[in-house]
Amino acid sequence: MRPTLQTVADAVGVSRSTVSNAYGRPDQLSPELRAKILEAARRLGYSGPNPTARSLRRGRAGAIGVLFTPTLSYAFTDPYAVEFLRGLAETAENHRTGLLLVPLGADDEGALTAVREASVDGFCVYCVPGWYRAMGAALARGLPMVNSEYQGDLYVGIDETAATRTVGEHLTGLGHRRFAVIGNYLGTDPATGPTTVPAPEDLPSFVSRERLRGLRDAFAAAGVPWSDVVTVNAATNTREDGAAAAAYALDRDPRPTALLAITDVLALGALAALDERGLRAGADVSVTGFDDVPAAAEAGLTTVRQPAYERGRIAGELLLDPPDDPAKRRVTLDTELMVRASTGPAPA
Amino acid sequence: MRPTLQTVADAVGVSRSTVSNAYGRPDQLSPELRAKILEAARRLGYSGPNPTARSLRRGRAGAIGVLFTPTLSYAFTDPYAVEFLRGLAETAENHRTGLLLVPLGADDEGALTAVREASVDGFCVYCVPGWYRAMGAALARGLPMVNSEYQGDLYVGIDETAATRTVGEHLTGLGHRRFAVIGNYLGTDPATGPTTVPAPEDLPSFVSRERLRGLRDAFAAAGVPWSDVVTVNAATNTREDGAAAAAYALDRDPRPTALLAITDVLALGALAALDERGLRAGADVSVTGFDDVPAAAEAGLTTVRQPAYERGRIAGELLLDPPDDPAKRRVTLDTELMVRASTGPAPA
DNA sequence: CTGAGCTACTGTATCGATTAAGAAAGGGGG
DNA sequence: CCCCCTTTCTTAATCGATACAGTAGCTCAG
Repeated sequence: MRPTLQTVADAVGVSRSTVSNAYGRPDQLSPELRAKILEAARRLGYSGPNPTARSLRRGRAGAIGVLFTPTLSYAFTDPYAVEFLRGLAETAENHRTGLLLVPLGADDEGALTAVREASVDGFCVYCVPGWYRAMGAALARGLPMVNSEYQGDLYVGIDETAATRTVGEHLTGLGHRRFAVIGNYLGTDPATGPTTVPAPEDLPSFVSRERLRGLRDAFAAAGVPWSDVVTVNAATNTREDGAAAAAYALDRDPRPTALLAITDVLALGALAALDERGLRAGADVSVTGFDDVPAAAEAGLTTVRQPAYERGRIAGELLLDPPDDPAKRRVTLDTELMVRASTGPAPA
Repeated sequence: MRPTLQTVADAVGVSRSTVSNAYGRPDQLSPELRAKILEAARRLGYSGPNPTARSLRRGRAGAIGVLFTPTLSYAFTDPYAVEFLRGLAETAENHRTGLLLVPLGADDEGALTAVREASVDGFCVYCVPGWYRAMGAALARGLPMVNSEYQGDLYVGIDETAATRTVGEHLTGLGHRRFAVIGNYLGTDPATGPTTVPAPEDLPSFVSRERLRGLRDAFAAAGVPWSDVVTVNAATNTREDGAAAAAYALDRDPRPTALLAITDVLALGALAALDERGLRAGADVSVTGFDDVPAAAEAGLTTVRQPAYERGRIAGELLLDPPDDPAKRRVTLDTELMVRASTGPAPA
């Protein structure tokens, strides 16, 4: 049997509490006794108080839970997510707090129990669609929770609509009028292909909804009705699906003069699709993304920069050291339109 | 006060055990009573059994601890580490197990307590120097542990020495005789700059030791004694320090004809340093890396491919579902020399 | 009519610690 | 010489659940 506090206490001939104090409150006992206890502990192979028992008694887990969909491993394929995690990890580390990556898995049911079984002091939700039942379960835990979408007490995010509006205005300003939008979580069909989005407001995904609203507003201001805009869904946020979605748009007649992707990863796929057809980005067809991941700059992609690292860092700060002032518990970060070579005047 | 099992039990008028069973063993009570209990729970705002208490009683934490140095956030800047994590996360998720990123922090003392306080069922150690006292603490916990360096019961790694030997042989085969090695954790001084490594065997860092041994062997086979090889330390595994370290080597007279970096990230920095000096990689100076991160292929860097994702995946498998056969608990993965444009014949 | 076997619960010990309150011993001031 | 305070350790309650050994009531074979 593994040794416990009691084992050590018996060996030394003191009470359990004294051994506990030897670890947690060195000032509560004489240095000699403490040394004796630690020595006995080592001899017995006791490696310190059981963390779980300590957590239970103390009422804090010492970790915050990170919620990602669709799968945990996906998080590591998305460069934006990785930057976010880096910021979060930095804050957590400064507060000597762990980060528990919660295994939501692909199915909603499993996610539900995963959220309920997570030993954490708070949740940081990243890109989990609001309709997941797991979100309700997380909320029900009654723990502090930062979500960039659901606007709870703690919040850090950007003005998604305003950000994409600048993208739309940039393109209408360049004379573009025939648009295709490549998105994610559009419609109910999770496949890659053309879909119909009657109105952005109806979309269940927060990010898609807000970003498409910005585009629609910009298009409308230039006299382009939303019904003229081609919308294509990408099943997953990968270059492959981005390329496939772009292909649908590019093969239409008349061909759109601008492809607006909802993320950089999709946009990079769109650039590949252009390449494949011998089309020049920024000349024949303009392409835009969102996020400004490192690869975007290299590819000369026009996109919206949002501060991923900063966002993660602040999310952590809000969870671990929330400001007293309620107003300061809701942070909106600035975004910036990065104009690069992938956009240019609409071809005549 | 937050509701507990007892709260719900009292409200419904049943025993605590029955409420517990309603959650954990639905077959132990009638569906009607179960429904009544769950209903009462919802009414009272009880969100299910406390995960920490459950962990304590059950004796398992439902998470594996991930140990990274120097800091947790660093892990997210290293593309190789991210791929490793992706593999690990995938396995963990399949086993419905969480991943606890342990906040080791920069100082050894803090790392020690972080390791002791982690509520986990096992450890996966990635790139933590063996001399860290935290490693001893992790070992002392007596939990399953996968480490690519310390060769314990569970192990997944590569033959580091053989891998770098192929790099060395590749370069000697191209006629190179003047080498500079850019490494990490060489010598005791953590600064970027030239160091002396009398013999690779003396290095405390496992990876550095093994990789340098391979190089030395290859050089020796071509008649180049280790003492003729320039070694430069990079303080951190970043492009910046890689470039700085390369600068020291390139400014020597006679200039080395080949720069061998111990990681791709350092090698990419070295390429930048070449660029800055108007030197052509593969013509004026050959450069090699290690890992084969995505950026290496783009940069045309000759390097050793090691399967990062696979390594993470297997590490998880070993922890969560260890094979009965002890021989199968030690996995050595294959590596492959990827020859690209950054290496070429030694200039005359 | 008895008792074996089943279902549906209850009672109690236990997981491994922390912590507040209490007690014994020693020291110093009045 | 007595009382109070400090230091050092102990006692006992508690954190929130799970698991196993009952037990009551019911059905049904012999």
